[in-house]
Amino acid sequence: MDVTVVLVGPTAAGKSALAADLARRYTAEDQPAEVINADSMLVYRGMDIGTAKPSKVELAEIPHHMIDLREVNQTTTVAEFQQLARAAIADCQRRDVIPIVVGGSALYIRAILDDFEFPGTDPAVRTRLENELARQGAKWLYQRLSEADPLAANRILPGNTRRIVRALEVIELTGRPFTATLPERRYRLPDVVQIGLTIDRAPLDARIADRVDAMWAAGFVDEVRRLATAGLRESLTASRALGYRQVLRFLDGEITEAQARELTIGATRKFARRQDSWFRKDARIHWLRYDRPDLTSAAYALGGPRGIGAVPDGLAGTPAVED
RNA sequence: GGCCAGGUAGCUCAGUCGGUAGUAGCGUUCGCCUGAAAAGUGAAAGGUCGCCGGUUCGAUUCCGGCCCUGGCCA
Repeated sequence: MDVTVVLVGPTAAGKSALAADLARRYTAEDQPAEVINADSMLVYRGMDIGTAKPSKVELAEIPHHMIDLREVNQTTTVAEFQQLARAAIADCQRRDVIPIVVGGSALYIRAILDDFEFPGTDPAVRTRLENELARQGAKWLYQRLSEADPLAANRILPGNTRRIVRALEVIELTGRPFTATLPERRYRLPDVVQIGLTIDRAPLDARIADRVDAMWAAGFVDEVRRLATAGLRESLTASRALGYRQVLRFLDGEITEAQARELTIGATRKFARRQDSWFRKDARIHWLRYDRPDLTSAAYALGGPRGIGAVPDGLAGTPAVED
């Protein structure tokens, strides 16, 4: 059996807990399963409290992949992640283990599941473009993109410097236009079942606030302080993680600790809305309410032996669209 | 009780020398997204301008009274 189960949904909806329960359920049915993390920040060692990383106990009980692979001062990219995660899935399947992919970033999920190809990158080119951006300004760089690839320029807004730089980089490296078009939503593997958790805004916001409070109580600030000495501040990726960025600002004396906590809650809520709006578009996802009592069974029924992707009677949820 | 400063968007505030107000920040809602994605970005909605009267063609703006908030003095 080589089904790939994928759990998606906004942060704090309970994906990790469901993944663990599901893995236990499979194991109980004599079908080993392992969890493959698809969250960008869980790959960094030491980022535990702020990322709500599964506990040591849980990691010992259920094998997890794609966790604690890098130091915080290293930069990991989607492309690398894609490669490693796909390898992990293949490895599971070779061993007749069901991979349960869990993640909150739709780009990462799609990069793993769909025919997503990243055209490559070159630090030297990137640096040069960024210098040009700094020297000549966004308008100038956007003008260059308009000339090199009008179609891409049309789809990228003049103020979105990050994407302008990337587009020019791709054009320069490949010699072809940067078609800012995402590939179709088509799985590259057979038997993929995507399950999404739906949760209304009000309870989600409450859960986020509770989680952030719990993080603080668990010593989050100390964790960030520790990581700061390991180069967190200088990292391009890890330093931007929700909560970490805000606590760094507190440690730098820019804001108070209370403000850092409030800003973390706000940024996390905003992130959850972004996650929603992306996942919502994917018609392949089977939605389940986060709080249904038979959540694990429902998920198991979707991905289990009864039939790949078969929606159990009366178990279907509704997409994450309110009102 | 007296004096002073305020009451304008869900919150914090601008502004209107009288012509039904702001590209405001935050929040909300809805979008976009190809090697930083827990990142980066766009747009929209939203106000009987504290209440009641007066002056005026016309009041959120001027005048009077009242209510509320904060501060100072008794």
